Amino acid sequence: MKTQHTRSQKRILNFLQSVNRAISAQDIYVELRNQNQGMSLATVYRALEALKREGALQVRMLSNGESLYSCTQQDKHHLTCLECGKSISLDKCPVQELETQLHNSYKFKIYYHTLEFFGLCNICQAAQVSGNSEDRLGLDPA
Amino acid sequence: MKTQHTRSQKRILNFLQSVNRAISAQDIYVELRNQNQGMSLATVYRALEALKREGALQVRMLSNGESLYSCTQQDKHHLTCLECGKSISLDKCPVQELETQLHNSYKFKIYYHTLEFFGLCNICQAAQVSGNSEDRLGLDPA
DNA sequence: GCCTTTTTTCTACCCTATCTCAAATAGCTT
DNA sequence: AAGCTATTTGAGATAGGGTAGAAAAAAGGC
Repeated sequence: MKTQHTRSQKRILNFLQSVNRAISAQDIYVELRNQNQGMSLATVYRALEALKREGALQVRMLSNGESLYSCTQQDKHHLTCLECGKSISLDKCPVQELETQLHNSYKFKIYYHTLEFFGLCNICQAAQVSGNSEDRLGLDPA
Repeated sequence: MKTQHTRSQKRILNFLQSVNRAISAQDIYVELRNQNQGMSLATVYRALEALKREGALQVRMLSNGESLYSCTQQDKHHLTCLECGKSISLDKCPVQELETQLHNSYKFKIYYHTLEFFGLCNICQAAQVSGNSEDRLGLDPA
């Protein structure tokens, strides 16, 4: 299959490998610009779309509608609070076996999976019982 | 905690229970309007947000940025093609045990989890090997 | 029935992502 | 290296889901 990447795709791949964390398209745009490897926003999105389709990176959507991109890698999952939006990273993942089964039964070529738990973190639970609505902290998703 | 729901919240909950599938906010808006239970779009979103926070419903985001809402229910997961966007529903889920562990170790009150596999469906795999880019079919996500 | 609080509406707006199309670049062929 | 074609990129306009703010409407309490 086509394994040659465009210049933009290479830049983005390199960048993602160097930062080694999930990052938004807009942030990639800014960061590459700082490194004098800038490209237009449309190009960023196009390159990400292409890389996504060939399984070279994986995507995780936040509830605010923005997507975080990262290199395809070992299982990295999250525990996310519905109240404050804060995410905790997890290590364990019990789905490897199921993935193999799915591959066989659906003839699906699986690139990666997402697994995320939603609920209330201990802080927001406490806030709810005492005075209601301490309202959302501005915590960044990890 | 506050278990009383507003009129709008009740209408939405009822509707979601009656349809028993994941549906977008915009579609809820239209459907309720058809049933003469209409409300403004802002109200739909606000009610959904409130219900989400109390764990009365769960959310699944599509890659186009729209969210599908459904009643909190048994595990319902998906196998999604990155090329054509089509989703297959799954039954199996191996994460129940992990959920319990997380609840204990993080003191997180877990409402639900999402599990989704991404890759290429058999059709899009075939399309890639033969003539490249048969380009995306307009299949609806399930 | 009147006042206060909550809920709803309406409209304007934000932000992520996509489309369009012309300009630039890369890849071939000679 | 020059010329030609196909691919990639840039810039700005546009789409579309979702949000914010303030005024109107409805619900609750006395």
